[in-house]
Amino acid sequence: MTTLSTAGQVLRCFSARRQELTVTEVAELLSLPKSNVSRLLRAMREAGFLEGIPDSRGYRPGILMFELGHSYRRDSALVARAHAAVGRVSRQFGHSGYVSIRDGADVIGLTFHEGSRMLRVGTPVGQRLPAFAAASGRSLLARLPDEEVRRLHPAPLAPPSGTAPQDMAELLARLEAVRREGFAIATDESNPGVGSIAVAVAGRQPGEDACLCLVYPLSLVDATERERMIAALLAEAREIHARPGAAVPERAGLRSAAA
Amino acid sequence: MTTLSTAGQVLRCFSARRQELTVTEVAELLSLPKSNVSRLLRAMREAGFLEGIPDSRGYRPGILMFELGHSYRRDSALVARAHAAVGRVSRQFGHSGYVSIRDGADVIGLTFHEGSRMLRVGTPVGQRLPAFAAASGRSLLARLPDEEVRRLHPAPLAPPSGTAPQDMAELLARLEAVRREGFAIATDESNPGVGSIAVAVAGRQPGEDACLCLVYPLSLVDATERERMIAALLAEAREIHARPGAAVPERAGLRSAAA
DNA sequence: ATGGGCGGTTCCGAAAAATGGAACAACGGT
DNA sequence: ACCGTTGTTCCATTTTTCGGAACCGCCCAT
Repeated sequence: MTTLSTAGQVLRCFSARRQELTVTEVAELLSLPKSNVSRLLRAMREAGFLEGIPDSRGYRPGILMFELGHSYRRDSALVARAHAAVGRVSRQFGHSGYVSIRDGADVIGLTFHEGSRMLRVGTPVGQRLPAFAAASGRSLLARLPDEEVRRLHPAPLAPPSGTAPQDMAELLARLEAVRREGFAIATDESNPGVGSIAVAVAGRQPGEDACLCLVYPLSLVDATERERMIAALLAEAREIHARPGAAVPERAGLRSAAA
Repeated sequence: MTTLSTAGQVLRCFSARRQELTVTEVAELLSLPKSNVSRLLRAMREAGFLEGIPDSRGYRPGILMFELGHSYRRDSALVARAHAAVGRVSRQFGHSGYVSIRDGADVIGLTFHEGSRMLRVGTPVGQRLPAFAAASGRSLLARLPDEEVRRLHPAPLAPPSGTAPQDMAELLARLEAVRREGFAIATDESNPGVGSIAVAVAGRQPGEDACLCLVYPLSLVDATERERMIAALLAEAREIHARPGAAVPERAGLRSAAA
């Protein structure tokens, strides 16, 4: 394994849960000799990938990562339109909404609209979730052929809860339903008490799709409102597909400047 | 130069302006042979640092960077308190405000409160700016001894406008004023039409400070309001210093979860 | 105070990867 | 079809990495 790819592996060890790591932790997570990890982490610190935590042996991602992360835009025209669309639906119902994309077998939140109700679902921006156990993820997986979905899940599924698909057969059945109906829905799957509805929009490349997703506290939403939310999301997605090139008043997390 | 540090250099070539780069561009920016860069960029793509742009030769930062960037927290208790404090001042005056930190001779925005007025300054989150030519930057530089400030600026200053410090002597004079008065102020420096006021708060380590910064359209603010904003920021900073350990209702860009 | 235990670093020869110049291939424009 | 541009591959040389083991230093329990 080359240094660069090992460095990538190291960075993947960090997450919202694991905000800092020590030499030993990394060595165990990656099954590497400590001597290697010791040198590697120092080299990564010197290159700016990591920074040392003051008064501690731990390392955390460096500010370079923070910078790069905040100028990340993927197919920005599509994401911008999706973000605007989700914003309209979010405002209409008062629930949080977001745009996410798929990366392998995971989904990652790209942008977020906070809901206006007191009880609201928080931001998934930058968070990685198994795609199969999320409405957003299934809306995106459904755009792939079954064979590809199988390829992305070599190991048996590890469902985070009883309402998530329990095995590949159930996943494929639910993806088939998504293809038929045009939306995906999840209840109490990856996050307890949270429901979500998602509709995918096609990117310029296959596998480059994005999805509009509405998330809501289950306690606040009945079947009627759910139907209305589904209809609203589907309408927005149809609009995006109908006018693929439509200009959008460049927003979606526009970063301007300050001093 | 080792692969890892070259990779770091490559990533530093990206910015809000330069969202994508090709082999030739990187080779020229870093004065490296194309053969090297070609292999390096591919290796970085395979390791997840970069991704290739569809239908293009260009590369851009990978989604891994996006993820890491969004879980970046530096001395999170301090930043959280600073963010909350800036939020109060921002709401009070209707102008945008943010928290930023110093990295070498630059400042980088960490969190942001959007102003409530129609004309408002946009987010600097993840943006890097020369510290000497920004209120936020000078508020942080002022906490260093002159000698250290000199060391951070080996080359002559490159002032982005006439109101920024034009040379080291002027910079040091203005830093001295910041130390005396407790705040820094900038007018039309790095961003035309924008004024800003900043007050630093001390971190646990020297050089680990953060700053509260209010930014406003110059056309909207007169001397009286400026004084009131300065007073409000100073009061918030005093409060933070007075009770260093005070618990804060963990917010400041808290990321929760969704599906 | 003393001795472990634990986390981290350093050392070393063997093995693998990076380097950079030049030749080569792919592409876009005309 | 041609040219200029851009990116990739090749190769011998130089540099770095690898991983086991020995080593250091800190904290804690006795």
